[in-house]
Amino acid sequence: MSILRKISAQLETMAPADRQIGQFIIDNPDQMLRLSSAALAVETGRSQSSVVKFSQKLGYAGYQELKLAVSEAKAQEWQAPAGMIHGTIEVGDGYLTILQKLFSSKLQAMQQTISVNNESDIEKALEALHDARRIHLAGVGASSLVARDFSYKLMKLGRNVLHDSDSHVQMANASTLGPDDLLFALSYSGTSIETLRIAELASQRQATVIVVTGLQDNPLAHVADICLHTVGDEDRVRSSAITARDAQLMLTDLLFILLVQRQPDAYDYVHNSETAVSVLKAKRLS
Amino acid sequence: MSILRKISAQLETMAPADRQIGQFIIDNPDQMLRLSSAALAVETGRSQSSVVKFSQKLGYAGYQELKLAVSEAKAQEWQAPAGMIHGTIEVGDGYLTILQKLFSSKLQAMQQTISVNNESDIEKALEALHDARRIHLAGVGASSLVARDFSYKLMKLGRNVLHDSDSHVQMANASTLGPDDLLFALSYSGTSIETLRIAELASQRQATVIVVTGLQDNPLAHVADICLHTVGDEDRVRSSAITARDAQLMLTDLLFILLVQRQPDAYDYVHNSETAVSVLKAKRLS
DNA sequence: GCAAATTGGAATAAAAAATTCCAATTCCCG
DNA sequence: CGGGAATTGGAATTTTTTATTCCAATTTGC
Repeated sequence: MSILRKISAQLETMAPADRQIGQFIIDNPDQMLRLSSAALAVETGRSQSSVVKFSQKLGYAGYQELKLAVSEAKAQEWQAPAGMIHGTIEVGDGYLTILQKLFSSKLQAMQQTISVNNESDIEKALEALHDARRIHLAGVGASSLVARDFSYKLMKLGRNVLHDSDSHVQMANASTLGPDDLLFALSYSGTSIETLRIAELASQRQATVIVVTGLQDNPLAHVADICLHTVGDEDRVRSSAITARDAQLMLTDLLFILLVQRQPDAYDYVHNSETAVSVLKAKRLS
Repeated sequence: MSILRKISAQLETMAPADRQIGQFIIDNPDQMLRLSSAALAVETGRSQSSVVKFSQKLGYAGYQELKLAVSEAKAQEWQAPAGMIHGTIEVGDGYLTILQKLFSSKLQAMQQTISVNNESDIEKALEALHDARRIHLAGVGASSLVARDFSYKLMKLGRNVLHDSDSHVQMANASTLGPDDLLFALSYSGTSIETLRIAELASQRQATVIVVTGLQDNPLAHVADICLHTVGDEDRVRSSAITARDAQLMLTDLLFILLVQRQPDAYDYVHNSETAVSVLKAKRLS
C-alpha cells in the first residue's frame, strides 16, 4: 500500500501537528523529497522533532525511511496500470494527467484490439496475405496512413503491393484484381464510401477481402472474407483518430512480424532495404 | 536523461574510485538508496568523501541530490507489466510469444520516450507550435508518415501547415520560411540527408526548428532550437521502424492534445471536420 | 624532468536526524 | 467533577550523516 494513500486514510484521526505534516506530504510529495526534516518543519510551522516522530508513528525508523517510502509510492503511481489515471482528457487537466490519460488510452486500445481478435482469424489473415499474388491496400483519412505504413513494410519483403492515396486510383487498381489477389481494407467506422466501394469491387472480382474495422456492425464488415476488429475510444482523446490508428497499427505490425517469421528470406530483404537506404544518410560525425 | 544511464556512459573514463562507486550504484540502485554515504563507502572499499565528491563531479550539490536523481531514474525505468513476455522476437517464437513481445516493445518505446523528455522541453515545443505562423513538417520514410499524421491533426485545428511527401517540395517550402515560422523535423537516426538539409535551411532562415530524433548524438540534433528525443529498439522487432514510429507518434499525439487544450476553439474545429467528412460516409444500415 | 593538475583518504566542520526532557493538554475512570 | 494517566509536541541535547579542508601521492602535460 502506498504511503501517500495510507497517510490520506489516517489524516482525520491524527493529532494536529501530524495532520499538518501529513497534509503537506500528500500535497507536495516532490517537494518533501527535497527537504530536510528541519526545512519541512519550517514549511509546516511545526517542530523538527515532530517531523521525525510523525515518521516513527507511521512505522518507519525515521525521516529517511519515510522519504524512501514516499519515493517508492510516487514511482508506483506512474508505473502500475492500476494506479494510472484513466479517463477522458478534460479541459482543466495538467500535463502529467494528460500524459497518463493519453498513455492509458493507447495501451487500452491496443490491449483490447488484441483480445477481440482470436488467433484463428489472425492465422487466416496471415495465410491469405502469405499466399496472395498481389496485395492491394485501401483506406482513407487516418486509415490511409496505416495502409501506407503497411504497404511500405510489405514492399520491404519484396511483396507485390498496390497502394495509392488517391481513392480513384485505388478503385482503378481494384478493377485489376483477381482470385489470386487480396484486398486489405482499413476503416475504423466501416462506412467510408471509397473504401466500401473498393471492397465491393474486389469482392466481385473474387479477390480475398480482409477488413480491419471497428467492433460495431457496419457495411464494410459485411463485404469481408476475413474480418479483424479494432477497439479505440476516440472520445477520450478528442476524437482525432489516435487510438483507432494505434489499434490498427497493432494489427498490421503483428501481421507483418508474423509474415517475416513465415518468409525464410525476409531478414535478407529487410537488411537489403537498410543497406539501400544508407546512401541517403549523412556520414557519422567525426 | 537518467542518471543511471549517464553514469554508465561515463564509467570508462572515470578514475578508479569513481568507477567503483559508479559501478556499485548501477548494479544496486535500490540498495544505494538505503545507504548513508559512509555505508556506501564501506560497501565499495572507498572513502566517505569520495562518495560525496563523486556526486559533485556528476553535477549535484551532494550525495542527497544524487540519491534523489537515482530515485527518479528508477521510477522512470521500464518495467514490463507482470507476467508479460519481454525480449527480442526470435525465429522459433510462437504466436502468443510474438504478440506479447511486440506489445511489450511498443509499451517500452512509448514509456521511455516520455521519460527521456522533460516537461519544460515539451512546454517549449508547445509554446513554439502554438505561436508559429506557419508550421512545416519534414520527414522521410517512416518518419514521413508521422509527419503527415501530425500535419492532418494540425490542419484540423485550422493551423497553417506545409507538408509534402516529396523532399524536393519540402525543400522548396523551407525556402519560404521566416522568423515567425516553424520547422518540425522528424528523423529517428538524425542522419537522413533530405531532412537534415531542410532543417539547416530553415535554421538559416531564422525559423524555429523543433527536432524529434533518437538519443544518440546526430547532425540533425545539432541544428535544433528545441530537441525532443525518442527511444525505440528496432532490433527487437526486426528493424522495420515499428517502435521508432510509435515513439514519435507518442510525442506528436501528446503535442496535439496539449495544443487542443491551449486553443479555445479547437473542439469546434475538430467537430466541424467530422461533420464535413460525414458526407463521405455510407448511411447507417437500416 | 619538473611543474601543474588530479586523485582520494584522513581529519575536521557543518548540517541533519534522532532522542531526551518536560510542560501543557486531553482523556478516562472512579 | 476531580485527579491521575496518557498523549502531544516543542526546546534542548546528543548522535549520525554529510560536506569541506588539508595534504600526500600519483598522473599528466609541456
